[in-house]
Amino acid sequence: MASNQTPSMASRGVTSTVMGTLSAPPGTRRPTLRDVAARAGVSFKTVSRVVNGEPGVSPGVTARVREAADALGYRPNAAATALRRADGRTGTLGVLLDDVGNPFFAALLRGIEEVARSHGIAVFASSTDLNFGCERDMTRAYVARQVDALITAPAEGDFAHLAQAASEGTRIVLVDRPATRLDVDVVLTDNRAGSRRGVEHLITHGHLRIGYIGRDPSIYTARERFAGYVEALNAAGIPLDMTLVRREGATRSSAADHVEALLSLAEPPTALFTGQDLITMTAAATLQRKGLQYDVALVGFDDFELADLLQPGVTVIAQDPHAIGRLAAERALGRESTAATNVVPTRLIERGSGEIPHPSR
Amino acid sequence: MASNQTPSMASRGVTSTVMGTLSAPPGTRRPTLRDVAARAGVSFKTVSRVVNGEPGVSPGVTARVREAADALGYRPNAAATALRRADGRTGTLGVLLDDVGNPFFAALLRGIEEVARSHGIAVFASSTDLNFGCERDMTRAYVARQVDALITAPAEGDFAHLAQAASEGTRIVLVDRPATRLDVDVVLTDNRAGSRRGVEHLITHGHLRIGYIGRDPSIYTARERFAGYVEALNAAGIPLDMTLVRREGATRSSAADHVEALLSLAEPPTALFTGQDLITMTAAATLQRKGLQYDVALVGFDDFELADLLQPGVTVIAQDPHAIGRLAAERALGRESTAATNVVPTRLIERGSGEIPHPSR
DNA sequence: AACCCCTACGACAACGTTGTCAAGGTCTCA
DNA sequence: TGAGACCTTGACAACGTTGTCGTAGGGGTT
Repeated sequence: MASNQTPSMASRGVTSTVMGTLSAPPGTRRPTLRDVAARAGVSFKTVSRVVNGEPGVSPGVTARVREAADALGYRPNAAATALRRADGRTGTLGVLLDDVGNPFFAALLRGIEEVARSHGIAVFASSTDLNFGCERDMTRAYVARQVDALITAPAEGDFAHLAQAASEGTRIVLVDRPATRLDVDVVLTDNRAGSRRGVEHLITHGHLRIGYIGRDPSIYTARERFAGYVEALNAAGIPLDMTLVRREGATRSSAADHVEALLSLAEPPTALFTGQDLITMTAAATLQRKGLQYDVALVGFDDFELADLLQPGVTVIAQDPHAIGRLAAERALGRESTAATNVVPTRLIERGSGEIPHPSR
Repeated sequence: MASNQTPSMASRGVTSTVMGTLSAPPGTRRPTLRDVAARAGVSFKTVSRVVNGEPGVSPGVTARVREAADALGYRPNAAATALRRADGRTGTLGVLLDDVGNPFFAALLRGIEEVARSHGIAVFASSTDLNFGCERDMTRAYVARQVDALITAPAEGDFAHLAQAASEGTRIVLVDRPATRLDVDVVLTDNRAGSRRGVEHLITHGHLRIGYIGRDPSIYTARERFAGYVEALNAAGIPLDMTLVRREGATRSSAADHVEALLSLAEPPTALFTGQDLITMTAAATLQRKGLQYDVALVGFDDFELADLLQPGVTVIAQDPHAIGRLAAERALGRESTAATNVVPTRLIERGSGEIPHPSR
């Protein structure tokens, strides 16, 4: 695995001192087309042709140029290329997500990056922390860097900066949530259908009183997931009981409080549907602490590491952030001329907690 | 454990709804210095001065230029700037990690990105999947893009591409593991000390036979962590018993096998030290499955989400990837002229599994 | 009034590349 | 043998910016 490659570049001065000062550029200018041309004895334009694989260079000259370029370690200057290219493409992609450290967005970024890499595209990544000013500034920074496309999970409300970027020719793809009045590609999880499927799963196991704990309705995905909950109840003819619904907060402590409150009702729910991973984890832990983990059914939206190690395993509606990322990158780098909304399906993963039957059964 | 995966909407697949035509660039060239100059009635050089805050422009002209720039929505072209600048800085940073989707590296990237953002630096991120060819190609791609610095978790063995990049003036910072014969900044977790601390913690609770399950010694961090285990035993005068040591594989199944094998020994260990999060999770689950989670002590290297929700909670030696990222970015963007090795300490987090005493006590 | 200096601005080259066009050579075919 | 076509190569402009230098004009000092 560790390749035994002898660095044959000592002659070129690429040796590294073992300890001491940081290798400051010792006058080692990066070689340019002209340097290669001088060494090969041709004009720099001919080198350009060889490097870009343009036709019309004789085999002999091509070989000589190749050799010179290799010897000097020539790499084209991306800035100059981007500046001069007729189509203005830079071979870069900007990605702007809530938090690249969050598992969901990290997996999404990973998906984007895979596709980009296979296209030879470099990916700028940045987090917004849902701060609108930050989102706008980073969008502009990426536009200034002439990214070929921008993939972003937009904040609610103001999409003017995206509209402007789009009007200046930057291709835009939205992920995780849509934007109103913006005719661009969107890649979304099917939140509503997934949520509905999860609640139907609980109904199938006999539950009629199903508690809902989700995030604030100001969040798009939270609205969709709650809508799926309502749809499932309606379809089964179960009346919506708002005393079973909690839609605020997403911290661990608030979620735990919601679970406690629901279970303390005079007529408590026999099952819970939770609208986000953090809430699901907390709900599972709270049920365990109360010794009810085998009595109250639980299905959560979002899969999470270790969901299968808890006892019982936690049944979830899993999103596929990796697929969302791949799809978004394909749309961003593709040549389609019409904007589309791409919906990525969810997957129900049964692990035990969601298959606990209604107690009367 | 085997999750029952029911595709919830097999019939749906990925649906796309066409919405309309993509906003193609309607001849909207991005405005340049010249456009702003024409509108303000000055030379383009004067606009350049205003935009860059250079002195020597009268207040009246400055105001007129500012107005024109705002009206046109002028953004400087980053490629042209990078091309022309004397210092050759592009305001970009390349990051090359094993997998940006992995929680450890995602947090590390997040730390880098925070610091970079505060400096107005854009971050290229890419995964290598520990593929050397991929690492070398991406390094070259970033060098071609003239990144000001490159932060990377290098593969073992061949560092010629990094040496070359450094010699051409790209600042290099290594994270998570060092490189031999390369005089550059390094930011590392104190693997050895952390591991030693964890094993000492078990020894403090009376354990003498402590099993070790870690990754292959070809991996730097695995070697260091094992060295810490050995150090702790030596310091306590406990002889090293290689029958208690398993150092291969990192998949869930192989880790489970190792736990089973250790516990089946004639004289089984009373405690386990695991050298990686995946192994720790699997060990915890395996102990639970055997009903031994309250009998065999467990300390793992690497914290993981939900370690506190298992019963008992899993005691870990936590790394701080976020801090590693921040420190690496500070070194990469800083002005220090001498290379240094920066060690980030670990933290012991007691949650229960590591505080199970030796049975005879 | 002659001198100088300072301020505010502009003209122009240069960065490293790609696009355009023309020059010179070879080949084909009449 | 000449004309035309093609192939190979080079000269040069241009991309949008920053760095260098020049210059016009105002104000101060002798």
